[in-house]
Amino acid sequence: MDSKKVTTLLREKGFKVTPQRLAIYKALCNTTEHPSAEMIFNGLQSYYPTMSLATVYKTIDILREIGLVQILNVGEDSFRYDANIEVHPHVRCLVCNRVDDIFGVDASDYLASIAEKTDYQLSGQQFYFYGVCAECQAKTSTKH
Amino acid sequence: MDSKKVTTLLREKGFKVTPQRLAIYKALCNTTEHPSAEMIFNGLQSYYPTMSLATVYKTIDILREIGLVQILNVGEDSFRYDANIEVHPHVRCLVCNRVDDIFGVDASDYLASIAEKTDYQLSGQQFYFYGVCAECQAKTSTKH
DNA sequence: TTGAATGCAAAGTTTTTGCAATATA
DNA sequence: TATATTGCAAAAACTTTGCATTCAA
Repeated sequence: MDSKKVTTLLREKGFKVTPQRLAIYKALCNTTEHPSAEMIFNGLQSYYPTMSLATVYKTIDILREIGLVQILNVGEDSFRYDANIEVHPHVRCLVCNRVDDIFGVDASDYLASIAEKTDYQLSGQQFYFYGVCAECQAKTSTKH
Repeated sequence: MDSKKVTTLLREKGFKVTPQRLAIYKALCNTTEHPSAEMIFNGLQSYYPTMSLATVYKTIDILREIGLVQILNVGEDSFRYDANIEVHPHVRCLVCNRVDDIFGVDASDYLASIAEKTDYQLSGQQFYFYGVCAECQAKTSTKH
């Protein structure tokens, strides 16, 4: 279903369907760790030994353009990518740098107040939270 | 008052007070445009012709460390900096790339829901909005 | 078959680092 | 005076670009 969607969309928008593009999109769909370009590249190394980082970047740009991927800036030097294009907040662990999704919180009241307060014509948003993930809390609390 | 604060804080934390550091902090205090390192550097060029970009970066890192500056990632290739350390959302114009503050919107209900929904120990947040600023809306609407 | 995509290498950006000269305390 | 800071230049990290080869349609 995912690969059907990306195949159709690429063709519709005039892009060719290549194994690299499918692999990069599939990699993004099969993870919730919001990988950077390098993380995607490393993950595909063993299956696509000739794939280049340049292809990863070019592909992500196309996937973003056709609306299949969103780009995150979680306060790091590099970008991260998310195949879940639904608007939702992200949270980064300041200890291990993992990035997680936060789902199921209704922001409509808050958004309405924001829209009222600004004279911008709003079209998008990104909410980032920072803290310590459950695993790192556990590790820290057992140290003494 | 601002320069008294930064002077005191630098000394307290064991940093030396230099003209460059004061100038960079003052530049950040006197603007709401959330400049990047390069924008700060360019703005100070005429008054401090020998100042280097490296000094801007090093100084910002110290100002962040002592809690006088916050760092923004508005989805651009570079970071932007804000001497207003109060937690508040930012909005970037997708046409002219200006970055503005949004003040006066209470987020406590929304934040409470988020804190409930995640197992992270939260310590910070950044909210970014995207859209078209009033000026760019005006320019666009007069074109035909 | 033909134009687009890949992958390499080189270049472009932004940020960091090393170090001799300089300035703060 | 002693040490931290500056500013230059070089390096590092991330991303983009150019181009010959390869591949999808």
